[in-house]
Amino acid sequence: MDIPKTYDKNREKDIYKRWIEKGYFHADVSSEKTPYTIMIPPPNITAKLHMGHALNNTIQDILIRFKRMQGFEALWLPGTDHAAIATEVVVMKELAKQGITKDSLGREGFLEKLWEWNDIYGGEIINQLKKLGSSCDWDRQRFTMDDGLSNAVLEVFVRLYNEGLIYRGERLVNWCVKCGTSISDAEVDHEERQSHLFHFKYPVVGEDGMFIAFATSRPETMLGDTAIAVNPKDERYAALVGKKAYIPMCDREIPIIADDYVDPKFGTGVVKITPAHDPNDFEVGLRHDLPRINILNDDGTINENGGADYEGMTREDAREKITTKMTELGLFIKTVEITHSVGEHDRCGIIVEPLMKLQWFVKMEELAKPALEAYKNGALKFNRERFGKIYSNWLENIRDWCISRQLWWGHRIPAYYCANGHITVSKDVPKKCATCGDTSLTQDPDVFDTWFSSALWPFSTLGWPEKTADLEKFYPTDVLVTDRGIIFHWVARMVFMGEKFMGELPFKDVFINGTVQDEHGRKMSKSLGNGIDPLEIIDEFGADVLRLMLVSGNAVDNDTRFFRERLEPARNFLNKLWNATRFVMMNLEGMSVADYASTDEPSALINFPVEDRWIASRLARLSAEVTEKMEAHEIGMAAQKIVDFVWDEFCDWYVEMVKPRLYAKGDDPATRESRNDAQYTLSLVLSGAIRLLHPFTPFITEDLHIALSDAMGMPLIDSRDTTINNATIMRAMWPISHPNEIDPVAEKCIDRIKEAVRGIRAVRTEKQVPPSQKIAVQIIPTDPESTALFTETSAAVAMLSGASGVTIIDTAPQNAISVVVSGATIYLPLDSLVDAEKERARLTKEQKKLQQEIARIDNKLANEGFTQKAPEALIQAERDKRENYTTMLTKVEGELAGLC
RNA sequence: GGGCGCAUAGCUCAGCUGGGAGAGCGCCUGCCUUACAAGCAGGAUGUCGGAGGUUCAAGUCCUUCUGCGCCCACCA
Repeated sequence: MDIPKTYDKNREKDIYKRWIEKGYFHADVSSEKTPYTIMIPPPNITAKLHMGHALNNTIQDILIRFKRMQGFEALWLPGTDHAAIATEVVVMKELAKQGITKDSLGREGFLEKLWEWNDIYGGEIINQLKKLGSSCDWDRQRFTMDDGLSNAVLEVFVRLYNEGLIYRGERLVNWCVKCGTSISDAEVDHEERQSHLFHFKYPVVGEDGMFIAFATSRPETMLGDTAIAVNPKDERYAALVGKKAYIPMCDREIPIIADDYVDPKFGTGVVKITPAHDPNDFEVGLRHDLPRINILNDDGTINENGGADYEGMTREDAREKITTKMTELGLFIKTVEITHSVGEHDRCGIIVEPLMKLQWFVKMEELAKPALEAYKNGALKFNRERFGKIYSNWLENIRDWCISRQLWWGHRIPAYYCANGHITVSKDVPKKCATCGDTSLTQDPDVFDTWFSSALWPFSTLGWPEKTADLEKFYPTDVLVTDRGIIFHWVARMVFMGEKFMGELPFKDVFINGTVQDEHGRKMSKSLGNGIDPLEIIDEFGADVLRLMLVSGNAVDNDTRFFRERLEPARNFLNKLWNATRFVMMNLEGMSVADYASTDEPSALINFPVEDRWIASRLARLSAEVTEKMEAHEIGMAAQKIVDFVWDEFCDWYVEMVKPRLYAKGDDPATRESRNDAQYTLSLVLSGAIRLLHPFTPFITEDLHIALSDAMGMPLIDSRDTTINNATIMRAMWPISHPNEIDPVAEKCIDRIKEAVRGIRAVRTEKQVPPSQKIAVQIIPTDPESTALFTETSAAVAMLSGASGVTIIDTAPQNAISVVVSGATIYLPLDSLVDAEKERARLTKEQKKLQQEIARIDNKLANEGFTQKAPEALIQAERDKRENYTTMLTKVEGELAGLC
């Protein structure tokens, strides 16, 4: 049995295809197994897979594959998000290239284009997820606008409306005058801009020659002023409160009021209040019951409320004209340069206008409470405390949620208006007004905020509001893996919707992954053009390499920098693993497994040679550690431990150690048994490591697992499901750590062997002995145990240290270089290379080092605080070390004396 | 203004509940040793940002300062 010399990354396609055909990703709702569920954060149908997706989905796939192997009924449910405004903007841009506008198509025509877009690009990102190796249950793939999910959206709206948790109200919304839509706070970018602060004054009514001076950065809003406000504690203006100011442009008198909102130290300590066009002023207006005068049209021009002189003008022109007018009236004071931040629509860059609109809102107070409580009482956990703070901070300061968007792409709000102004809310199109029976109803033209539907994702995807078997089995989900950017957009909303409609948290664990940045630590973004396409990387290196790279070398919850050089260690490791497997398979000839238990774990190795017991012990520890790290979602750590084990312990030490046993000629029972034990241990330990690695690099491990299982000639039967065997690693058993395999004695022995080998190698390098020159190594052990150990492993030590042979002696030879290690003194008879002076120097250095170590330990042990308060085990460890060093020091000093 | 993160070897970063500073890359030396040169062996490299404090013991906990970066709110 042999496998190709190098791994072919192009195999990934075929492997994935076979997984799909075999249905390995499918979660069985009628299974007896404990469910484990992850809902994918549905990517927008506008998106191409980017590095953030690659990381996010790699993490999810690692967790789901891990749990699947552990024997859970693992469901990773995939899907896409219609992403209302994001998609509209992209499609509009595409159409603009062909000279087509949204309006020319009309609502129906435009939606047709969007569904076409969804067919093409919605599928694209799914294909990209598949290339990454994502083991999603594609039979359950959902889309936020498919029938089932749309039904859930309407159901939720109607229920909340009927409970009085949804209302329609006039509120200031962020309005984009270009897109003609309201946008959420989160879609507003704040930019520092150079601007002017205009100082004006209004005459005080009835007080001839008296004025009140104020500053504004937006003179055009003066047309909508309905008050002038000062701080109630500000004595300068105390006398004016209750009087009126006069706006000459509008010929309107407005009250001078007192409100804490005003900062007396800023500017003149006077603020003009425009409730219809400023969020703070809106609040002030509510407190003082001020009229709200909307002076703007939806396109940003002045409307009829601005007065005949200004109606139809742009914001900028009106500003100009008003300033001129005020100057003519002698009411202009000065202009000051300021920089202040202005809100821009993140999709088009146009300055956002706060505008009064009739919108649909969700009352948040009642809904937010349990969501906040869940975090406070520990039912909902974040992988980092700081993310939880973001979450709770937002919920604590929550405002009602505006859920209507003036778009066409999305779920249309099921509210119908009759000619008499009544509202009928209904899932099905109503025939007549519920209030007056009027039959000429028009549906609200708006659609829902995209987050309104994705908030339902954890249960709408499982069939809610129907009581489906899926919902019963797979809700709640186990962990949510997402980016920190949508903690409140999405995470918080899923939590309160889950609590509200399922009566249960949608998940207990939230894992926020880091951001993938470019090599300079900048965010990867379209505008910077510094994004790296994961698909290109997959084409060049394979998905396994990309995946391993993404989760190695840094903690996945920290931000990480992507650069191509980081791919190489991952690629090199997989090459190493490939070759190690190739080596093992090349040396399994003649192996008989008949004598061994038919189990997939190395056990009953009691009578095996020490190195076999050692590597089995190390694998047992590794399995326990990796499992623990995976449960704790420290997947970078888990990956690192597997890599280290395979490369360092398995390849660099164990494989080299057993070569003499594999290569041993002869067919006598002892030789054959020794070889067989080595073959058995090699293959089982490697198999275990490959299975531990599978969640990280699914493709290569699948090929290796199948090939190795075949070569071993013993099926690795999954003890939980005897119908499935080594046909796929996906259904192979996750290695379990058996306590009886952990063998501290064997571990200590191999540590000594390693120390001895390193000692010999160091001397060889120092003396520039070429590898081709084999040296006869002689060893004087310090105690009977060491004698037994070095006797048993002499062939292995010889192999590892390039010796022609290793013999145990009892008197020091002449003209040999001596190396003192734990448990032995080693002699290298390099007569011609022995230089007494150099040896003295080397040994003296060694002596000094040991003396320093002993002094350090003595110092520590002399400290009463330490001996009284430190744990006993730690103190004992120090004492043991001291004893070992003392023995070694004696030997070194003996060698020094012998040099004379 | 409020909140948060980062600062550890030349570079990129690990170091969980405090117990003798680590990895990869790069660098130096020697090796194409029949699994792997995408490799093997050996080696050099750090006042763990500064200053205080708690402790028998601090990269790890507390305070503070400095330098980068992020998020939220917002300046009329």
